[in-house]
Amino acid sequence: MIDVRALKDDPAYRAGAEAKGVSADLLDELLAADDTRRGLQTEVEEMRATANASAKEIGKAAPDEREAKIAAASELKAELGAKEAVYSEASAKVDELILQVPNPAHESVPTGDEEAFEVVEVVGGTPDAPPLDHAAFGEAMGWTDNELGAAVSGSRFAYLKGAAVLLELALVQWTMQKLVARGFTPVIPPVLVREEMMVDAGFFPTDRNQVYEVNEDELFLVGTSEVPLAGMHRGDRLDAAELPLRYAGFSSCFRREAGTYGKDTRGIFRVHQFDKVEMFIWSSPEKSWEEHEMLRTIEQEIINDLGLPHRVINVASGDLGNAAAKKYDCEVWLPSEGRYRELTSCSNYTDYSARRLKTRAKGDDGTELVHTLNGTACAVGRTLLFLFEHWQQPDGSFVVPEVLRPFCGLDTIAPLA
RNA sequence: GGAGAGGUGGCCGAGCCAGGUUGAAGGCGCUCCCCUGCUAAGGGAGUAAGGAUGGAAACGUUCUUCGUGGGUUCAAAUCCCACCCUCUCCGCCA
Repeated sequence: MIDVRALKDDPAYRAGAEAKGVSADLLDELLAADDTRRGLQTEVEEMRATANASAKEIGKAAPDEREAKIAAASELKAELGAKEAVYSEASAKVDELILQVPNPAHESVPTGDEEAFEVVEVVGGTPDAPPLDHAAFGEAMGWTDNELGAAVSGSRFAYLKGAAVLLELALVQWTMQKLVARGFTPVIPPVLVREEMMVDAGFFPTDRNQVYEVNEDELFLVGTSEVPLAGMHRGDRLDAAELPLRYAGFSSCFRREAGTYGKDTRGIFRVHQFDKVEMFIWSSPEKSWEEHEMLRTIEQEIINDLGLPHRVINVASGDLGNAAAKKYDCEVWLPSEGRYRELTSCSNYTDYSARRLKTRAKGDDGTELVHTLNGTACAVGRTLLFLFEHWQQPDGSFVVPEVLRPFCGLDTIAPLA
């Protein structure tokens, strides 16, 4: 949820919203609606003050005066009820409009649509495709089985088998240890959450069609542990001195991938279920941009340690999504496709999400909303697939990246006979 | 799944059955002041959050909030309904 006051008073804030493609008309309409609402609020509150006062008087009044006073108060109440109806209508209007306004883009974000991104850094080259692409290699090694997945659960489900499972778990354990060393608290959160949590985390109503629902219990499978991590301090008033709070969540993630028919159908690039280590930070407003850079640094370090050539882009305003004020995508070179594909990303939501979550921090300068940030430490399945292409050898064997060896007890894996 | 108890301010805890001077007794904690050679003990004062509004500010006015959302009433922590959560016992279970 945006800050209407800032929208009114801060031209830069408003410009950031417009950079995201919000029409000036919508913003003006919102400001007007908010004005109307506040005016009505004052009126309603004045009437309530009168009503409250007369109710108190009745309590103190002599028995013979009561009848008359109650009658008068009754009349007041009817008037108040009518005014309240008008007010709540005006309120609903504001709510409806405010939800349509995304978090304004930060000034350092390039303005424009998807293509307008800015390349921040390029690391490593753009090697040629190996003999087998990631999907074929996974199958050839007996590591992935999409056919079996489809038979048991449907398309976009896969089995992961053999050494790939050890690699998967090694990736998880390795990233977790790295994050713990950086002050993150490891968390395995619930993956089924209530509707209200989805709403507060900002995924509903916009992304509702991407989410699996367990009807019987009115629970929803999370598409990312960002959701339950955001729930950890919902409604809390934190101590500003203990910020930033950094959490590293590990969970399976579930996505319906509605509307992606025919896209990325090979292998495990885009599947309904995958594991992910996610970073989530509650930061003071003053430090959030530093934290954002730190998230990017960690993501690049992980990618570099795995020997993956990549680039980082500063995502353009029109492609940011609702909540992010700024987002970096780390895109790894996928040789078989001859292009960079997204592996991880990190966003600063500033106070957009915290406003709905009602997470504030109390410090010497009073209480203020915190900033929330999130980033992918390791999207495990997708990471594996990049490794399949980059660490596949001409003889069909697979070399395990150095950093993972202590975690899986493997170094070179021979092809199946 | 069955039976019962309960959710009140930073924390503990009264109030609820008999609705009104209770935004909430009392205690703990915290802040400031006094006393004290230091510490301990003691005395005094203060101490919920969020919103709107006035003010440069200090601060003032007002609304909302006693798990959440509705309802009854001139008036709800207190009565009614629904939901959420916690605890105890029984059953079941990785």
